Amino acid sequence: MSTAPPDPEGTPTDDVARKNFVEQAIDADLAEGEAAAVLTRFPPEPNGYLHIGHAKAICVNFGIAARYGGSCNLRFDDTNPAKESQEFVDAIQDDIRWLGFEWAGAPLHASDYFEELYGFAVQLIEKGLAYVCDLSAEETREYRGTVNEAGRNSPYRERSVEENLDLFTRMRAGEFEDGARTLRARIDMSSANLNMRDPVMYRIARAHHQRTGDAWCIYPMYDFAHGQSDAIEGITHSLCSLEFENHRPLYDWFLENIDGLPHPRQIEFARLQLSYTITSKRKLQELVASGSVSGWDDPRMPTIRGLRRRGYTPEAVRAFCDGLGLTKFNSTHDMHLLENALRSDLNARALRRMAVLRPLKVVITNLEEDARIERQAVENPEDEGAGTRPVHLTREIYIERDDFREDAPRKFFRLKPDGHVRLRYGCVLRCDEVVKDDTGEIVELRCSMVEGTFDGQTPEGLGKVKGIIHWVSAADAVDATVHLYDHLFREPQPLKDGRTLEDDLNPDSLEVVTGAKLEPALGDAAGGERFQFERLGYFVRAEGETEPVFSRAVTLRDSWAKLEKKG
RNA sequence: UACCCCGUGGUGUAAUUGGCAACACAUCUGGUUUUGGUCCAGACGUUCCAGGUUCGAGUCCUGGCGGGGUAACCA
Repeated sequence: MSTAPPDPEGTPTDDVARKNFVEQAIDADLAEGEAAAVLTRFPPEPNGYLHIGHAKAICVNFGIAARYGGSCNLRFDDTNPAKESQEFVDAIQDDIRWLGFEWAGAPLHASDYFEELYGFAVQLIEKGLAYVCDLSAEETREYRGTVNEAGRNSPYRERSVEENLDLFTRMRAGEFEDGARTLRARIDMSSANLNMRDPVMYRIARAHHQRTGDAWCIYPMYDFAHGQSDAIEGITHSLCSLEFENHRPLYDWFLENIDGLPHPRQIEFARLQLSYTITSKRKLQELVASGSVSGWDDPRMPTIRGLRRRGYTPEAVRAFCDGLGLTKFNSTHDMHLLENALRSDLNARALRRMAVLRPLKVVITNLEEDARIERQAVENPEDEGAGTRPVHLTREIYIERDDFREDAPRKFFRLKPDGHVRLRYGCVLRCDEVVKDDTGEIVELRCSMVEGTFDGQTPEGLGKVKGIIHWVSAADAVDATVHLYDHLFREPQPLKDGRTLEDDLNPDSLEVVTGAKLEPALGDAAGGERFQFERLGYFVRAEGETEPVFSRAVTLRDSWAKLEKKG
């Protein structure tokens, strides 16, 4: 759909061949014969729902594999059963498929390799490269030292291979309390890289694992599981985020010291940061727990499920991710990019409809009581094949309250007392009278239809009518509830400089509008169906509601709002 | 303070690996338009700083400065 036209000049400006630093590295590996086919992996921990940041990682891993004719595994990094669950395993697969990606073969799990991993650990013990340590968690931390200060060797560091083997066997057998002992790599307690100061490989934890049940009471740490899992699967390039940079020496150390394993290359890239939102799992969890949002799938959440309910298309999310670029620079992308990706996708595909959010009744006084003037409205001006639909102009219609002003500012091209405006697909209206109630609130406009103004015609002497507004026939209107969503946070960089959720949450991120008037064609829209409400934005019909409920996915660009803001 | 990584318009990415700094978004200005949408055209930079190598440096070297990451038996 968004295929770029071929460059007519044939100039070397093609953006097709432009490669990011990861692809350049892969090219080099391929050229040197370091790797044959490219195999990547997406390794989520099943302890939460996927968000827009994961979408980038998914597009990177699946995208690069596809570009090299390779494939991408889905592997759950399920080494911490206390925090993980099957619920997330299922949800993650669902979200990846929704995005439009399919992994190679069955979904894989680090837990599939627990037995093999255990064997690797035994091998390292036999080589004198791992030992059982009796230090408590707190002591381990103390012994590790700090960034400025070298660590100290554990008093258990010099245990014999036999003793270590015996102890490790008994750890597995469940002879010791949780946390009583660990298996640690024997590397260098004075390393400048804290990750190399005899990192823990296994801890004792009696937690029920969603796949292995109670078969194990010791679980491998990320560092000991991840690289070896990559190697077992024959991953060629293990792409991860920047915070694992300091782990790469350890990743490499395990692979070098375990016999017979291929050596995948870990390459780190910057994770996605988006303005006006957050992608910290913990903070998102907080939003859900505090009731600031209705759940992980609240349409304001940056989760895949949230975006989905918000009305985002997978195509838009992918287009957004593909436009990000891939670097090691810690940057924050503009939320506009995500929104524009959706606008551009839906502009091309969404059918247009008229809907009035805050209705103001207009009586067209020179129209008969039972008049029904049929007009053909264009379904989508970007897609001629979409055709037209009928709309009916009647004596009573609704227009948007915002489209009338008693004291209209300069450049306000809409309706004002004694002013003219064109009804979309209809005639020009003249505002003759403003009807108010006792409190002074405008309850009705009495207007007259100007003869000879259908089909864009303007009779002599009327002058150019610049304003065009949408409307809905009162006789045909379908009532609806509309959810107007805005950014969840009011700050471009939420939670910066110690600010809290309460400080930065946008109090107006959701406005529920009842009594909106929809054109009848919208009444039987299916759940999940998306439309452009003309002049308002893109909306999606909510699922699982019997009465019509629509959610605003994103507004249209609004140059009038911008103008007015400037004053 | 130790180690690792990163500094190119407002934001984010390019620059054929040493040869006229390009693209997208944002912003502003115009044009088209029965959506103040879409579309089209134009405007907006001494590549963090200082030295050095070179005919030539965003790119290489040295030294600063600035930002991020790292001290879970989390991933």
